[in-house]
Amino acid sequence: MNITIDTRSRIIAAAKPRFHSRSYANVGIQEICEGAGIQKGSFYHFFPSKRDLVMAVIDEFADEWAHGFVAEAFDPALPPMERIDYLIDAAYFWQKSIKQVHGRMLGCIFGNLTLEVSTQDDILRAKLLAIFTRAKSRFQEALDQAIAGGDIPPLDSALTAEAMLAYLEGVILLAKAQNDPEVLYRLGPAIKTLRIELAQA
Amino acid sequence: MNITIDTRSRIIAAAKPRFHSRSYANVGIQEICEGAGIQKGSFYHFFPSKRDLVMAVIDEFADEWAHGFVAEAFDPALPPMERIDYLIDAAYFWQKSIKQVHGRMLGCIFGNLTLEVSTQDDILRAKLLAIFTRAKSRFQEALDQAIAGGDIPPLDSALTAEAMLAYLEGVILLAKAQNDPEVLYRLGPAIKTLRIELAQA
DNA sequence: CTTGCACTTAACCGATCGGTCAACTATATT
DNA sequence: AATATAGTTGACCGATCGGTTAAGTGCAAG
Repeated sequence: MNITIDTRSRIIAAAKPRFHSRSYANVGIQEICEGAGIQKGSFYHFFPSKRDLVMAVIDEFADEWAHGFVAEAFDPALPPMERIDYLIDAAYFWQKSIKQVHGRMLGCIFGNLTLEVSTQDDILRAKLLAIFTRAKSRFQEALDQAIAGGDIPPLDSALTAEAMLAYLEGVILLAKAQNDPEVLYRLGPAIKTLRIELAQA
Repeated sequence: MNITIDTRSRIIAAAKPRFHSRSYANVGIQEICEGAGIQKGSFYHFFPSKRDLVMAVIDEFADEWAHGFVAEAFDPALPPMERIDYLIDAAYFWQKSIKQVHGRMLGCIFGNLTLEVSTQDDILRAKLLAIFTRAKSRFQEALDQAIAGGDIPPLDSALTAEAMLAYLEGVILLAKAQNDPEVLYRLGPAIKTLRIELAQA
């Protein structure tokens, strides 16, 4: 059973850093196959198309985040607003370590792919949107608990959570434009100043 | 003199909507030549490379913005903080009208290109960064004047301006992920809640 | 009337694109 | 031992990629 799984995961492992550091269109199947040490026919045994591969890559990144930084940051044991600080910190250190190794700020693969493909492929767009929707829920939970605990004044947690997610993506975008993770360090903490009030009844 | 200029600007005119609505890698020279009704050799008479074309396209978009919405929004006659409202409004209506015509939220071409190419081409990255830097200055001027006029409490106008720009780009990204300009309408106004305090002396 | 230059045409370059295919190997089942 | 099936190989597909080139065309200056 393991050979099969191994090949498939080697394909994904070869694809992940390439899609992250370049772009969807700029990475070819052939290069991925070379990276994985397999032949093209073998690739298409496991993935019906390039799009299916990138979907699997998206899932892998999402799992990696969900079980790594995000799980740590949104730890229920932490005070709610500190979770948001933690997430910003984690994003900063992650991007910084990538730059140290790779020499480049690679940014957020979900944001990267969203801007590249979402006008051309609604299935990919839906997949990426689902990732963002889940991320937003994490912010919203933290905000709701912060409000319930009296840590912050009441606000529209759904919209504010979405605004915070947008801000995070935007900060990563600007950091990538400057190839400098320190942008995240300077701008990130201001995420907690974002507020969208509850609409009047 | 006009034939030459006409051909060059027809190339740019054919390229602009294509780069905006798809991506840099996904639009080929051949397609642009067909769109402009010329031959490939003619293209390379005016542009040494595809990259030079996209630089010209970036300039065109930048000029269009600078002399259009941005000039209106950052009108010195407007109260400083209202300029920011105006810009958000303008971005919203622009994206909305694009979607009505094109059926898609295309987002910000500067953001799109930044995430696609900035790890692969430092010259393009520098060009895009210069656009962002100019945009940040507009925000900062408005903030400085708002502070001077007592409209808002003092803050770090350089960092807050950058944060606002990041937020705008992030909101457009999320709107594109949802293919829905209304996201801009809902989240946009919260840009004014962003604050980064002055560092202690 | 000629020379020169800006511009255009259309064929062409090697490389790569995403994807297919038939033949082959290895393993597990009967 | 025979069969079925999962996985693999490597050649191949037509299309397109960014870019080049040689041969023209048309106009303007001398």
